[in-house]
Amino acid sequence: MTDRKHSACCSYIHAHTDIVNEVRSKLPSEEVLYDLADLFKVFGDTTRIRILYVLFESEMCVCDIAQLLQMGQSAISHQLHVLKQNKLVKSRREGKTVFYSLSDDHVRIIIDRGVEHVCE
Amino acid sequence: MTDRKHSACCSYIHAHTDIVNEVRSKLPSEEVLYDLADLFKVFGDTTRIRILYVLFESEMCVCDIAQLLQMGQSAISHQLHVLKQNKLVKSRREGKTVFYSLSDDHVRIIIDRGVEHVCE
DNA sequence: ACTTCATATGAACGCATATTCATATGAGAG
DNA sequence: CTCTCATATGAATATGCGTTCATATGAAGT
Repeated sequence: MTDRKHSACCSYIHAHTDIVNEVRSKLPSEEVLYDLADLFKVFGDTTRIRILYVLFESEMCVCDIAQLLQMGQSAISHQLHVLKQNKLVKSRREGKTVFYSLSDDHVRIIIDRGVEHVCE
Repeated sequence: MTDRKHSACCSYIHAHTDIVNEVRSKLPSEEVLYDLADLFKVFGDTTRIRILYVLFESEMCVCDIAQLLQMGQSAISHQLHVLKQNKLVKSRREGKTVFYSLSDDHVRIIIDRGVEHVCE
């Protein structure tokens, strides 16, 4: 148990080998791990969170959101693109304007859990 | 309703003014918003997510985590610091080694919600 | 077709952040 | 006190990402 590669690591393993193997086997796949991190990254930005909060109330077009949040149209459009890519919002075209709305309830649930933690 | 400041925005408001005001009033405070985004930012990194998954199984010391995840001790230590700052993990000293564990159930709940969304 | 308006998109700039390296701290053993 | 080992920390580097600016797309009206 002393023949280790990591020179910068401790010279023994505290956890039993079977526990280490069990933990390794329970780790999600690389793909799920990346998708998970990517999903949470989306929530890790105040602009996107504010957009989602706005959409909690009502579907809305790009420029209305921009005006509500006092931001440029381009910035909002870029962020809506990110949100859509991650299937958190969906869009509906009506003439020249595009209305965005939440794609499902997951969004609200995830954010509410976050609020619970933040507010202790 | 046509006297608008934002030149880059549409020349009218689709949503009724009262809805706009209602949405504005329901937006969380700047502080909560930032704390929320910061919290999700923590989950938005594969290394930190993997650390949390490891701690789902058992409390563990820094070097064990580093070895399990095949990463440097310093990197893990830095990330554990971030996790601790956000009250997602707690630590317990035993001699020279420091054991980390989850600080509460919120962590698992939030991650599980994320998995739900990712796995459709 | 041409103009206008709402939205989308690509490039660029600036800022945040994850990892590494080197080193410091802190605890136990001798 | 000194040495060793586990962990923490600061600086530096590299990579990612959000906003802005300029411009493109696409739809409706004339």
